[in-house]
Amino acid sequence: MKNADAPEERCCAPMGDAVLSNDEADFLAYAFAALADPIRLRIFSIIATEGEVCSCNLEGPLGRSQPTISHHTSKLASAGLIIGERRGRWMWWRVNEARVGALASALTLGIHQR
Amino acid sequence: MKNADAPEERCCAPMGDAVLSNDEADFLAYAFAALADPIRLRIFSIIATEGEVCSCNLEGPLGRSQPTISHHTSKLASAGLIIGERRGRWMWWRVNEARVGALASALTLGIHQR
DNA sequence: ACGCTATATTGATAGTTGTCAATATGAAGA
DNA sequence: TCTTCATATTGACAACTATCAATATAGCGT
Repeated sequence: MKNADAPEERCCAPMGDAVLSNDEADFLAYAFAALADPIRLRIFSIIATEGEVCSCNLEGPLGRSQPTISHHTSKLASAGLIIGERRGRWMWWRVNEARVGALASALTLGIHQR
Repeated sequence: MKNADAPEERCCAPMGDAVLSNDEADFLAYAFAALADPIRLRIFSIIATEGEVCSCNLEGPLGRSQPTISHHTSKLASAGLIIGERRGRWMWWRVNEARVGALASALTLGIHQR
């Protein structure tokens, strides 16, 4: 099935499909998925405005349990959007400017290319 | 339960939680969720590079069924990232530059504020 | 009106994810 | 070492999502 013969010269050019590789798409999708949750966006926003925030200051304002906050911060971190540093008992988070900037410019430039 | 009394003046400032409203967070999360899928990213990338693409030219290169492509394009469209226009039998898609630009700058500026 | 073709919708299913209670880990102080 | 506190992990469950086959809708040409 599919349409192995569908798009001939029908409406537009055949278009080289070397636009965005599978790996690049997976990589970017993973980062955007980290931003695809309201609670994580608010966490990110708080960290961005405060500069540095420890986890204990996130549970209260966001109204989520401690395990849930931990889950979200680690998801943002594993996507490279924030960076965590343990200082004593506390976990401090800051934004990974470089990574976020790269993501944003990928967006404006149409996703593809670095 | 929760921690109604947890973050006193413990590690950092109490932080006004007027950072990102629930509604704004939902709105932005919805847009990022549209970008949180590899197939949709490749669709977006193709549209961005080609300028205008009709749906029939997406099924082939992406190796997904017609209903699946339709599902993805409508998800991107309902997030405002692409704009569709029916011309005869064909559906033409183009990038919503304004919306994408706004998303990208929200990212670099730390999500919050417009 | 009829058939052909491009796109949309429906229904079903497997996989993923946000959430919390319970529990574990790890760091600091006595 | 024992206790306390901040964070991480586990297990379970409800909600959501990507996918396709089947079917419906809609535009064009004859």
